[in-house]
Amino acid sequence: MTVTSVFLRTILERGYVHQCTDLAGLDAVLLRQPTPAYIGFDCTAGSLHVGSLVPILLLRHWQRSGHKPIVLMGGGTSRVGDPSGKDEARQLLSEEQIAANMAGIKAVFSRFLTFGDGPADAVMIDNAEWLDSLNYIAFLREYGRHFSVNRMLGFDSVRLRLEREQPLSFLEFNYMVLQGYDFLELWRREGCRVQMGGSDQWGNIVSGIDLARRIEGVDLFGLTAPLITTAAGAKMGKTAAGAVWLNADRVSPYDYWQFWRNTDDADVGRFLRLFTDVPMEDIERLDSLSGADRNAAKKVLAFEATRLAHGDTKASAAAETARKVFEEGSLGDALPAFDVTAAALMEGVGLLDALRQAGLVHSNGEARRLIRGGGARVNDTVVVDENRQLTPEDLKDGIIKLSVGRKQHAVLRRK
RNA sequence: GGAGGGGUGCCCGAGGGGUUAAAGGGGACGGACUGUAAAUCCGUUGGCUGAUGCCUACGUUGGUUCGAAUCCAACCCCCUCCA
Repeated sequence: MTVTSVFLRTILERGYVHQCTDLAGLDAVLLRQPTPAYIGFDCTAGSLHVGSLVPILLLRHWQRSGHKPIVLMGGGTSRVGDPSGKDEARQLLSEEQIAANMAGIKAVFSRFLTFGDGPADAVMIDNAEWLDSLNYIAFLREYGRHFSVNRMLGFDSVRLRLEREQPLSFLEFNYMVLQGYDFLELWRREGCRVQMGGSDQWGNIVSGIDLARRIEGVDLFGLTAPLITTAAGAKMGKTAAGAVWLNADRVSPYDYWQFWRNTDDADVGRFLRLFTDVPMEDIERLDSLSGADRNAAKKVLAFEATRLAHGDTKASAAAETARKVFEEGSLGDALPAFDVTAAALMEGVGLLDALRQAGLVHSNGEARRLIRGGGARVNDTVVVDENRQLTPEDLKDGIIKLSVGRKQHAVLRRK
């Protein structure tokens, strides 16, 4: 079907849409007036990672199309735990933990959205505001009667657990009810008409729409984005080092750039559409490159994606460091670095220790194995001696380059 | 509450007194090949250690034994059926 609104046109052609409850209806609403939409975010971790990027960018497109984004922090629902897409219940989080996580997550959003009081300015709301004070019996009588257990059992989040004979506690079973109530509450408070989310949120979203129709007689809309996997079939955003976080203190802009630079050939076009603002015509051209030329497209992807998360300056620095390291075989400013005193260097610094300090390996054992396997280098020369000591003689312009494999490099500086 | 089954390394999963730091697979990392890609092949995959070795590890806590992931007891958690 054809849509007219800027928002829907954009996200459809960029591949953000998995399902929508009523595309034509939503299109009509968006054409008529600025509209609020919300996406909920768990407070189960202290930051957000690449896996949350699609929802974040959905809100960003929403705002850029002239509508109001609502970031709903799950301060209340995180105390219950969403069973969607999980085989096991999460560990229950303490209140302090949730508060700390929320603070970390908030910081991320300011890079992607503009907050304020205007009609299209983003706002952040915590659902603990209304969930914490709910009265159990009153809530059950007023809202619980509108939820059909028969129906809830059919939703994937519940059904899959049961089919796989995985445990599902009553606590988790309630998650859907609470999220449904959130939507109703946001409609009442903010006039919020739309909830978006990942495809695993479909059941939760529909619950809210049903509830609002029964209680308020209003038509709300739901829209989900596909779960993004890599061409290799893996979930996006996991690397050896762990999740690819969006804040610079957890994953440096350089590493973030590298993450995107190492995208599978088959994913480049799709990721450019989803994770950058590059115009569609340019993406088509970039996506048509084949063979080694595809690297050019990956550099654009890396730069543009890094720019969104960390800004122009950091993205440029990352790109420049990568160029020096990989194309010139030299060094760049954005490489991780650590200092060693001149005195310590005179005595000799064990390579095992140095690799560990540089964060290139986690233990001496790992460093040993690496050296045995021929994967460690000092100043680009493969090291075979596990007990190699670094001395002032290894210095080149006051630094020593340490490498693990082809891609991981760090710099030891004499202080 | 009753009966039965189960909890193993990052994940899945074998093992049922010593030869088990624990088969196999996945993932991850390293090497070769490349384009910082994919596919393929090879290697590695608990910690400390130059090597012998030591320590930690099979839900938890005790026990039996020269010796336990393996046997026993209690406890915790999960699944199935019954009430």
